[in-house]
Amino acid sequence: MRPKWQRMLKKIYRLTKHGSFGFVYRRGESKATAGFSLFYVKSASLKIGFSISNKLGKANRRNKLKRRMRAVVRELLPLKRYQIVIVARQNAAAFGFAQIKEQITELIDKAGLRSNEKKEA
RNA sequence: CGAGAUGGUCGGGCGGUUGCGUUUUUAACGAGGAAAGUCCGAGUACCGCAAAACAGAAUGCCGGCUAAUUACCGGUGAAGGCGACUUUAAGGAAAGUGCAACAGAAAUAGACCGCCCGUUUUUCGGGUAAGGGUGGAAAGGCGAGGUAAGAGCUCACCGCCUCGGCGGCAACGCUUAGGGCACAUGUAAACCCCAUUCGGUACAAGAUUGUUAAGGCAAUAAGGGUUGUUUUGCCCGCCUUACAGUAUCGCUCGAACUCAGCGGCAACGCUGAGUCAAGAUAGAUAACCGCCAAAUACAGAACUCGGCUUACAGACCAUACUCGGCGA
RNA sequence: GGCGGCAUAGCUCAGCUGGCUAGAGUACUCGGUUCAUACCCGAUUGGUCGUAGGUUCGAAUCCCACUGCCGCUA
Repeated sequence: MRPKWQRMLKKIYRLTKHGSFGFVYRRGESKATAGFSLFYVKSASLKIGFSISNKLGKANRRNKLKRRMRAVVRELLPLKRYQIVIVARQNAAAFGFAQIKEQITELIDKAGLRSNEKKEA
């Protein structure tokens, strides 16, 4: 039996509503690297959203980037209970998986979002 | 052997670890040939598609095919290529209007040079489109006769037009005879004419909860609607807010797909058997490894189909196909 | 998802009822003016008219297909 937090990227753990994105942008704190920006605000439960602009490429390329970002975040679990939005910046389109992993890991650490709790509280 | 022509296929596979979506949850299934562009045509849903006229838009050789089309398939003509073959918005310029710069004498109507005749010494008047020059286009072409010089003025051949015959469902082709060229050049992707077609809005349509509740305005004639305009006719109280949300349904079994047989040159149709194969909603296919000798282009479903257009690494197949070279 | 518009000199725009040399302002460069700079005056340079086909004798202009940018709608 896997612990619950490992299945975290199911639908319920995603940030869905458009308004929520706006809320995080307005109220949250932010950190950034060359490829990504991270917005986060404290919340009752953990929700993660990804944002990739039209300017980064066609649908195919954006989708791939999003999948890779999601894969990276999954490996970094568990995280603290925040609403988090990760935005891909323009030069992120050229990154390989290794670079994405490196930068997002750096961001999460910078913001101090890592959680030590191994079980859902 | 080289260079082509046409038609078609594939668009990585297998295994492993972790992970996501849907459902019938120890399991099964899970992006494309273009899913793209949104250029056409439908299904489907809603709006009272009420009638007529006008406007507007689209299409434009013939036949077939289809749920439907302007698409598609086959043919005819035209253009291009040595050829296999390819391309083709291809009705009407004898209904009318417009435009045709520059050049040229003249652009749809006449005489610059030239030629001929007369007059006469300086040229002027007349005839003439055979020759020169200009132009994209110059009064059917070319040869002979003819003539003062010329001219379809006459004749042969070619072209054009008319009538007839034969073949073809037809577009059209072949051809006898006649007309002698009149309409007199080009442009309709200029206006236009003729023929045919077209109600509007697009699944963010719309339905359900819902013949809901509250408030405001108006009170029998003003106004509004009938989705380009007008006329006639017809209909109607109107507006805001709340439940309400990103809810649920629409949402995937459909003009479906696969295989086989038959009909057809083909598009396509008919019959039989089999299959159910994404349905998300900030939006599911990823990360990594191994093997296949090496390597993966263009690219991600958003209501669904039929076509078109555009992008595309690499690999492969077919043909009584074409041209050239060499050898027997 | 649906619908519309624009693309012309380095920059901002005309020209788009097909034809004359694609033009104006500005910028750049040069010359003049001034003791010198600016203003001002004069001249020069700079365009495959977004790309690629078609119609036409002839296309920036008409038609068609792409590319990029901008806007509207829900």
